[in-house]
Amino acid sequence: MSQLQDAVFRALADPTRRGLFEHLCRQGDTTVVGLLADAGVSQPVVSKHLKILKAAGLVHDRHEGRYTYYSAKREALATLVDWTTEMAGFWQDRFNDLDDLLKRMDQ
Amino acid sequence: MSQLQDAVFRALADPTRRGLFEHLCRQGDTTVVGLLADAGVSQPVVSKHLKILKAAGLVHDRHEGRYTYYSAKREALATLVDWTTEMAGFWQDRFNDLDDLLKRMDQ
DNA sequence: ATATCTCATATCCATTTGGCTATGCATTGA
DNA sequence: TCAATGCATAGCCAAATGGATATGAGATAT
Repeated sequence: MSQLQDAVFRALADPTRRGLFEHLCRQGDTTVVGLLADAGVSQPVVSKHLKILKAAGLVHDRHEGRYTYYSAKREALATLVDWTTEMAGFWQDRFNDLDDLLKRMDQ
Repeated sequence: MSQLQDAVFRALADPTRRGLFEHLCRQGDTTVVGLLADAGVSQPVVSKHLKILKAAGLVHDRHEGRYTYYSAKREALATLVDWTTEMAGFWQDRFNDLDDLLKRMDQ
């Protein structure tokens, strides 16, 4: 039960947080206000969720003036991939080079 | 935010439940008592967690006499794969036949 | 300078969650 | 038949969680 793994699973368990992450995966850089409309919760709640996602390594933030742009760190999904791979116990055959795989995920 | 998807993510968020599922993925059919030692919690708690895992479609139970054998339904991981695929936006290329994939997961 | 805007932190609160013990119902063994 | 085993359900409780509002600190615009 790795610490990071636990943080990732826990972070993605909440629908609001998953929604935020999904938004960032689709839309790229977005400010907190930009995420606000879709999220359906108040701004402080969005900030709080983003903090949790960040702690799990799922998002990255970049400060620009008074704005804070958040973006998805899709490489963090490797944690999910790894775990699922291990549980399924068979993907390894197809993905014999996970690092290369992750590089392609960045595109 | 599909209902099943939410149940799966939520079910796997708890370390104890993940532990139970992992055990079942490695060990195959196991009774509740068989899961008890590893779980580190009381029997009723194990039963409760198994119920949640079952509701999420992650495990299956088979009654045999006074025993109840639980087993992992690894196909349920397809929910994770689907979501991650969508977020990562690239696996599709390699997995153009997910059904075939899932069949192989059963082995 | 002052008001406005963006965002984070601080409280606070209701609900959910994850654990426990107690218990009951089958099923099996003596 | 009666005790023991396997398992689920019922309560119970402390802690965690997800939400809201209030507020403050920077940054920008007027």
